[in-house]
Amino acid sequence: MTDSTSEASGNPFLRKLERFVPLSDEDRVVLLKVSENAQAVPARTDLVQEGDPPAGVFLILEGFACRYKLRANGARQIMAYLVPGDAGDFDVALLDAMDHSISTLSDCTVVRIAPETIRDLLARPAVAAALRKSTLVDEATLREWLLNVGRRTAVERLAHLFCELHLRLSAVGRTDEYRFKLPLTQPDLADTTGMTSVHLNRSLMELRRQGLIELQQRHLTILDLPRLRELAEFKAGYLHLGDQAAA
Amino acid sequence: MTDSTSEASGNPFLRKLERFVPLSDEDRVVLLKVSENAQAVPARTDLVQEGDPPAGVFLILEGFACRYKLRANGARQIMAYLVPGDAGDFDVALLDAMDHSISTLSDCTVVRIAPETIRDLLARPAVAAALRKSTLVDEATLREWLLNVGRRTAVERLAHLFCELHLRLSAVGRTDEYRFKLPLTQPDLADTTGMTSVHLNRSLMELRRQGLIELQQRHLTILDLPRLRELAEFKAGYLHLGDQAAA
DNA sequence: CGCAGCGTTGATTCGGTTCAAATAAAGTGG
DNA sequence: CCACTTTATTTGAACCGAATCAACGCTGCG
Repeated sequence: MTDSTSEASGNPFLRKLERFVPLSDEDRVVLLKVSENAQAVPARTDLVQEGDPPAGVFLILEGFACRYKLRANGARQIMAYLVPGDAGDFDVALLDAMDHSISTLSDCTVVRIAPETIRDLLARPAVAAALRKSTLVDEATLREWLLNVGRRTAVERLAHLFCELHLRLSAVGRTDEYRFKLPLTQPDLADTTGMTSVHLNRSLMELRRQGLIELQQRHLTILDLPRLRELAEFKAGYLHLGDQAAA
Repeated sequence: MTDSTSEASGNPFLRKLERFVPLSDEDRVVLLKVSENAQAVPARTDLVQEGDPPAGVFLILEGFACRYKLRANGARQIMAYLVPGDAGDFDVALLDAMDHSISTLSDCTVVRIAPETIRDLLARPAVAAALRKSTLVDEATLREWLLNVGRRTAVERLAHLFCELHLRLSAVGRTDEYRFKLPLTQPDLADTTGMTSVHLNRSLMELRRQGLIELQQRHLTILDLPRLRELAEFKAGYLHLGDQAAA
C-alpha cells in the first residue's frame, strides 16, 4: 500500500472537499476509498442522459466532462465543466428524471458512486457539509456563467472562463503555475460561451494578439494573469476558495 | 384564528414544498408558522448585498424579487426570480460571504427566516428533503436560463421566460388561467434575458404582433400557450413539477 | 408642477453569425 | 502503416440580429 498522505494529496476529490471543511482522518479514509473503482472513459461519451432516472453520481478524477443540453436544431449549450474533483449533485436521487445530460469532453478517469455509498458519505457531518458547500459553489458558478454570457463581450467571456479554470484547476493541483491542460476543442469552448466556433476562434486570436494567453497542443498558458483578470473583470469570490485564491 | 386548511392552501411556501414531498400535519404547522412575521418591503430594495456575510434567508410571500449581479460599468444581470414561495438557499450559512445580491423588483411581502428557525426546519426530514429538492430545481432553472441566453434568439428567450413563469406561478396559485401579475419593467426583463431594453421592447412587440401574448397594466395574458411553448421550445421537465405541469 | 424613469419608435452602427473554402490534425479501417 | 474520412482550425466576405444613440410622449411621484 502506498503512503496514504501522498495518495491523499493527489486525490482531487479529497483535496477539493478539504479546502471547504476540515476533515477527520476517518473522513479522509472513507473519501479515498470512494476513488477506488475508477474507470477510464473515452472522450465524447455520455455518462448520464437527459430523461434518465438518476442512478448514483459520477465523480471525475481525471479529464474534463460537462453538463449540457441540446436544442432541437442541434445547438448545444454547455452549462458546467466537471474537472478533477468535481461530481454530480449528491442529492440528485430526489429527482425523478435528469433534466440535462453529462458527457466527457476528453478522455476521463471517473468513478460511479452508488446510492448506498452516497448515503454513507452524507451520514458524515463534515463530509455532508463539504458536499453541500460544493453544491452552493456549483450554483454560484452557474450564476457567474449566466452573467458571462448575458453581459460580457465574446473576448471578455473567454478571458473570464480561462481565469476561472486557472483557479479551479490550481485548487486541485492540476496547474503548473500559469499553464494547464485544456483538452477542449474550439467548438466545445464556443458551446460553453454561447457563440459560434468561428467567432470563438477570432476571440481566441484576439487574446493571443494581446499577449494574454498561449494555447497549443491542448495546453493553455496564461501569459499575463493580472491583465487577463482585469479584462474579464474577474472576481474570485464566487468560487469560495478563501483568500489564497486571489494570489 | 382562520381555518387552517384555507390558510395552508394560500401559503405559497407550503404549497410549493408540498408539491415536492408529502408532509405531515406537524410539518405543515411548523412551515405555516414561519410565515408569521411577514413584512412589507417596497420595490427596488436590496434584501441581501454581495459581500455580506449570510444572515438567515428571505422567503417571498408576495411580489417578485431577484438575484442579480452588477458589472463595474453598471450592467446588471438578473440570475433568478424569486416569486411567492421561493426563498434563498437554506444552506447559505456554510459560506463566508454572499456572491450576489438579492433585491425586490416589485413591492413584496417577505419573511426573514432566522438561522435557528432554519435549523429547526432542516431537522425535519420531509421538510429538509423538500428544501433540497427545491435547491436542485433552482439549479436546473439556472441551467435553463443559461441555455436561454446562450442559445436562443431574443424572441425565443422572452417566450421561454413567460412559459416558465406561467408554470411556476400556477404551481403556487398565482395565476388566473392564462393571466398573471407580472410586476416587472422592460428594463428588468431586459436584464433577465441579456439584452437591451430597446431590443426587449421590440421582441415584446413581436410576440404581441404574433398574437401570442398581451401585456398591459403589469398583467401578462398568454393568448396561445401551445404556440408560445412551441416557439420557445419549452419543455417543463427542469421545473420538476410532475406530469400535471404539462397541461 | 417638474423631474425621473418607462415605453415606444427611428436611424445608424457593430458584434457576431453565416456561408464558404482551404489547411491541418485526428481518428478508422484495411 | 497507409489511405480515407471526419473533425478541428483558420481566414475571408456578406449579412443580420442586437446595441447604440436619439427623440418624444407618458406615467407616477415628491
